[in-house]
Amino acid sequence: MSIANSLTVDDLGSAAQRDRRKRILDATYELASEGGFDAVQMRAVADQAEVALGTLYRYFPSKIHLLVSALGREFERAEALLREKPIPGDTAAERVIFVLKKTTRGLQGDPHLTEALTRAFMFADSSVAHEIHSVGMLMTSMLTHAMHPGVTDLTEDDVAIARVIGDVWLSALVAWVTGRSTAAETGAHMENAVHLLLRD
Amino acid sequence: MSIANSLTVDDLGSAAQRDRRKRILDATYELASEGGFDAVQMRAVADQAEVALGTLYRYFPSKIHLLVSALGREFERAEALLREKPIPGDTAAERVIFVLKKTTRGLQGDPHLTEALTRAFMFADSSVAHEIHSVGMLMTSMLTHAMHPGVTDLTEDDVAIARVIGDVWLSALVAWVTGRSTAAETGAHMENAVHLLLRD
DNA sequence: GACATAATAGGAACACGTTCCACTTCGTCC
DNA sequence: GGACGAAGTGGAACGTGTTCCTATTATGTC
Repeated sequence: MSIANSLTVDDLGSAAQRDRRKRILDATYELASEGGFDAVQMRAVADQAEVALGTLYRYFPSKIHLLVSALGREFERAEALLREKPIPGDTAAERVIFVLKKTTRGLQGDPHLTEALTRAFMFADSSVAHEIHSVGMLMTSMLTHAMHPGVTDLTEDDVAIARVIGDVWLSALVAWVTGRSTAAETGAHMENAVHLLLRD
Repeated sequence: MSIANSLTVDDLGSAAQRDRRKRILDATYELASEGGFDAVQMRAVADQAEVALGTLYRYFPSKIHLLVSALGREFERAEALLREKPIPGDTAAERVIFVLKKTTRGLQGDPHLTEALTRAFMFADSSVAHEIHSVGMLMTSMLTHAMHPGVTDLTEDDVAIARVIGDVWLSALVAWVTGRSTAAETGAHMENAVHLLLRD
C-alpha cells in the first residue's frame, strides 16, 4: 500500500497535471482532425480526455485558448522536424519556398485540423496574445532560418521580409481553409510572394 | 384609397425590402461601432432595425454574412471617397502608403466597428465566399489604382504585389484588432512591406 | 494519521446564434 | 374585392460555449 502510494505520488502530482493537459490536447487534436472547428466541442473534448468540463476550463480558459495551444504544439513539432535536416536549395527564395511547401503540405494533409487551428488563430483576441506570439515567433524563426541558415545576427530587413511572408502565408491559409482558394492557388500565391520579396 | 394604394405600391414592393435591408445594415453598423463583434447580437440587430428575428435571417443567413455585407458597404464608401481626388505621391510606394494609411486611419477611428468587421471577415467560410470576393477585389483594385493611376492593363506582377500588400494589410489589421500590436506598429509594418515590394 | 487546502467530478444554468412554427399582413392575379 | 402565395411577426426551442455550485478526491502540513 505504501509502495503503491509512493508510486501513485510519483505518477500524480504535477505529473498528473501534465498527463491531463496532454490528454486534453490529444483529444482536441483528434476531434479537430475528424471534424474541424465545429467538432471541437468543449463537452466532447472533456469526455474524450476523461476530464470534467470544469477541469477542462481550468486548464484552458476558452475554446480558442485550447485550439491555439494545440496549434502551438503542432508548430513546435514542425519546427523540430525542420531542424533535423539542412534545408535544400541554393538561394534564400528556394529554401523559403521549400519550408513553406513542406509545412503547407503537412497542414493540407489534415484539412479539418488545419481549419480548426487556423480559425482559432484568426479569431483569438488579446487574452490569447501570449500563445499567439509564441506561434508567430516560431514562424518567423523558421523563415529566417530558411533564408539564412546558421546566421544569428539578422538585419531588420530580414525579419521584416520573414514577417511579410508569414502574413501572406496566413492569409493564404485562411483563404484555403475557408474554401475561397484551392491548394494549388495557395501554393502559387505564396511562391509569387517569395519571389517578389527575395530577388537574389 | 386607390391613390394611397398606388403610392403604397411605389413605396413598398422592393423599395420596402431595400429599406429593411438598409435599416438592418445601419443597426449592425451602430451596434458594431458601440460594442464590437460581441455587441452585434442578432436579437439586438432585429430589435433596433424594427424587424423580426426571422426576417433578419431571411435577409442575412448568418451573423457572419451580416457583418461581411456591412464591411462590403464600408469598403464601397471608402473606394468611392478615394476615387474623388487624385492620390498624392510621386512614386507607387508613396501613393500606396497614402491609401493604406488613409484607409487604416479611417478604420482605427472606429475600433469596435473595425474589430467586428475584421473578425467576421476572418471567420467567414465558403458560404460567404461571394461577399468576401467582392471585398477582396475592391481592395486589390484600390491598391493597383494607387500603384498605377489610370492604367488599366496591369501586369501579373502588379496584381501579385497588390495581393501581397492586401495580405499584409489584413494580417496587420487582425493583429491590431486583437490587441497584439499597436496602431503605430501596424503602420510601420505596412510601410516596411510596401517598401520591400515597391522599390522604385 | 488527521486535517486544511486545492483540484476534480458531475451537472445544472445561462447566453446567444440559429431554427422552427403558427399566425398575420402584403402584393398580385382573377 | 376575394383568393392565394410570399414575406413578415412574435416567440418558443435547440445547441454549444461558458459559468457556477456542491460533493468528492487528491495533496501537502503538523
